[in-house]
Amino acid sequence: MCFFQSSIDMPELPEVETIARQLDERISGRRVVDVFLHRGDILHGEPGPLCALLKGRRVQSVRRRAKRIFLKLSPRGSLVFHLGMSGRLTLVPQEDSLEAHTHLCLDLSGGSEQLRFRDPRRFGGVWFDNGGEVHVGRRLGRLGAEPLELAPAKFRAMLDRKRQIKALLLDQTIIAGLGNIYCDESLHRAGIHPTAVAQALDPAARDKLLRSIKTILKRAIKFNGTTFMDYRSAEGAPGSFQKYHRVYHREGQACKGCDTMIERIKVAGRSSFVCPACQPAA
DNA sequence: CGCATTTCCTGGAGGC
DNA sequence: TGCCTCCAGGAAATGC
Repeated sequence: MCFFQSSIDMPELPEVETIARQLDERISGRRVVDVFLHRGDILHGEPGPLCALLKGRRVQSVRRRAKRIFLKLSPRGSLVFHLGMSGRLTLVPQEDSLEAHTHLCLDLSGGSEQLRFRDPRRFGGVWFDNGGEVHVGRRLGRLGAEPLELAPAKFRAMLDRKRQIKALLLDQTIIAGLGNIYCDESLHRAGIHPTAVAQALDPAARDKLLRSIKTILKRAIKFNGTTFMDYRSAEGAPGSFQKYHRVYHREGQACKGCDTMIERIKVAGRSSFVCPACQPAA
């Protein structure tokens, strides 16, 4: 059993929700006092001198949509963060030493704290929308439905496609927010094999899958997400949902439901963890 | 258009 | 110890 231990806990919906809630609590109402962009190419969208544009604006609220974090600014505009695989968005004392690959820092009023965006692998990024015409920019495309707000009938209709169910659940233009971890956990809970063809699932199986997705996501949010290695909340703390994983990263271990050994297979180009008994292949 | 595959990037881990 | 290679993954880009 040999695992590569790096980057197996990339931020998905529950992790991003945890960060957004903490930041909303802690920085809403505070003003951007200073801006330090250490690496320009992580910034997309509206061009121009970010520092001058951001300084003096107030953070109105912090919200999550899909895996993105939106700092809604006042009087207008938003700063949008995507954490990719290795990204972190943390609020730290200004005097804390700067970690490598920290690309953007915002000094905030009302205390000597700094909001820092760090992303070693740079699969994430930052977008600035100055509040004019909506500027989507590179790598900030159309988003699918929010899984926690999704109605069963709409979800059933979404599955009328020939793709493997896991590939479909990972497609952010269809359903936005799930990544590798919560896909595998949801499919296991629903008793569906990741290679099952979506349109071959009957209505009852589709409904069960949506219920499983919602249950898993809500529970993961409650435990502040999953941390094996990299993920940290805005306060720098790890999540604890990994304790409740039933398949993810448990290759060779016994299924908690039936004692069968969990397998690791490749689906849609991703490592996938499956109980062959609970999730029979089609 | 739909779907599958490739590509980007870095650090950690294993081999020697 | 240290160099070398491989592998992880979100989602855009490319291919069929």
